[in-house]
Amino acid sequence: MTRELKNKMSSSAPITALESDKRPLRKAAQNVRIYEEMLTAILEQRLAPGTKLSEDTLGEIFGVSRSIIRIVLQQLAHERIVQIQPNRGAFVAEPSHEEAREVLQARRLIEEGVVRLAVNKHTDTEINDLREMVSQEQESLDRGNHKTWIRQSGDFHLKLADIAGNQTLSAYVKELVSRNSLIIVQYQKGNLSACSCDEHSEIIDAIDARDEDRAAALMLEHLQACEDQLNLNGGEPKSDLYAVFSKASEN
Amino acid sequence: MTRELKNKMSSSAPITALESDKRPLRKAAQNVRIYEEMLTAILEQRLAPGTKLSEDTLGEIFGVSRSIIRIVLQQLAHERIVQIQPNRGAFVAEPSHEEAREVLQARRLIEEGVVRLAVNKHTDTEINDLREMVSQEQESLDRGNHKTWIRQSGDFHLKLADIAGNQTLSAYVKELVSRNSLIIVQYQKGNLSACSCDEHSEIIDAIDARDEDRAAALMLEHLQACEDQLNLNGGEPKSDLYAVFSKASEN
DNA sequence: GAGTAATTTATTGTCTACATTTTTTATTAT
DNA sequence: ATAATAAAAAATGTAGACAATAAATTACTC
Repeated sequence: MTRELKNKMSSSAPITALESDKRPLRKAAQNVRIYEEMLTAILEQRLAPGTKLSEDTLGEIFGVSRSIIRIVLQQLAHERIVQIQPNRGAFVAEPSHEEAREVLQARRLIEEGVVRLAVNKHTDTEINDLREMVSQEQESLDRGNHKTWIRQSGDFHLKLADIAGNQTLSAYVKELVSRNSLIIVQYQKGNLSACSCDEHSEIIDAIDARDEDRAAALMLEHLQACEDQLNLNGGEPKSDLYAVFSKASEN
Repeated sequence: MTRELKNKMSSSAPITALESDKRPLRKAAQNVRIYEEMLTAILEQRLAPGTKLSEDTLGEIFGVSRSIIRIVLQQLAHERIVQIQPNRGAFVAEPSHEEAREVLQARRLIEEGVVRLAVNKHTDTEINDLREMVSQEQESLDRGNHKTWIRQSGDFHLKLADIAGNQTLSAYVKELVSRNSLIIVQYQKGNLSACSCDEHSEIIDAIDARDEDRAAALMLEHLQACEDQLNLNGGEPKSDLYAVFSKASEN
């Protein structure tokens, strides 16, 4: 188990970065570095929902004591990426159906507002940034680099929130997008067919044309399409054995 | 300083509650108890913005070690009620103008959505609860119990989010309402004249009548009125001495 | 006496040790 | 052999100790 976690955490970002840095790397940055590595690992699905996040193991991996790990886990827990069960430990969150619907509902509400703000505040540079991001999305998709694409797809929405210029709303969008990634892992049905790069492009066009209502409508449509690609009707994704077997006996 | 903090923390909720409980009060609950006491103390303005929150002192007050206090401060920091300055400690947050405007903007966006959801989901019982809350608000106001009223006024909005039935949005509203309290302390201009109990009542009426658009409009109006009662134009509330004196020389 | 440098004091950041709880393993009885 | 119980192991929760940093005080120079 210990070794397994190690592999998953270090697969893309080598932990040796700690020693390789010349400067002692002021301690304050330790927390955020570990936070970001763990978040990335979860969002890129190297750590699946339900995975136990042992404090000792993580401390060993990152070369720090449990105190530090504890703070990071607490942070992730506040963003609902990690669930802490008292006296039992931290686990990668496994959002329920209700939670999934909540997150999508919240996204529609908040991101419609965000896109409206973005329409009225954006600069030409930012439009270019957005287009660049979408083309990179497309690239990942063409290469079949699915996990990278999920992260990039989220980054698009974060950038939009950034353009809107409200840091409070940005923080909420960031949290919701992260949680949405976990939801996709658990509830995505089939292989995502027609993916949403085109939808992102259309949204950019509407923003560029300063057509607020159209941009808002496209965003709602886009998020609805995301929800429609999920299977939020059946029983729990796993572990709800009662539901699984009661269903079997109904046939 | 130590003694001062002690008085402010214990003025309304005696800390002796710890010993008076029969059962050992399972440890897990410690965190949340301390969290709630501190949050209440801040929201009721017994702890003013900018107040230093010393870990040692708080640990002494609540009879726990710094580890526990640290977790609670971390939690409050994540909700932007407390600001942690690395190597300097935790302070009750002092929202800037921009932050204040952000919070109000976010509230308008989110709470408009929340009230629309509430219109479509509410039960008769919940309407009664809301009316009861408003009458208690009025009572506090008549008695000149200003600090209690601020908290109750926030509770009204929390209840609304509760009715809307989306826990994610509820959490955001809770955070925003808390931050708004800090903003009021810092930026309220003059004594609040015609207060918003009536506005709350009107919103309830619209919800009860299931008039979604009217409820939404009233909510926006209400929040705009809140913002209009603030002074968000001048320099920083304090500590921005440059702004203060450059202004003086302009006259 | 005012301003600066050095020293002391206080506070936060991190680690380690111990207590408590949970989980696993071993034992026993049915 | 299976289930229940008891013992052992492992993990989390909390406290306390030490290190690193910031604040305050004192000493010193001009």
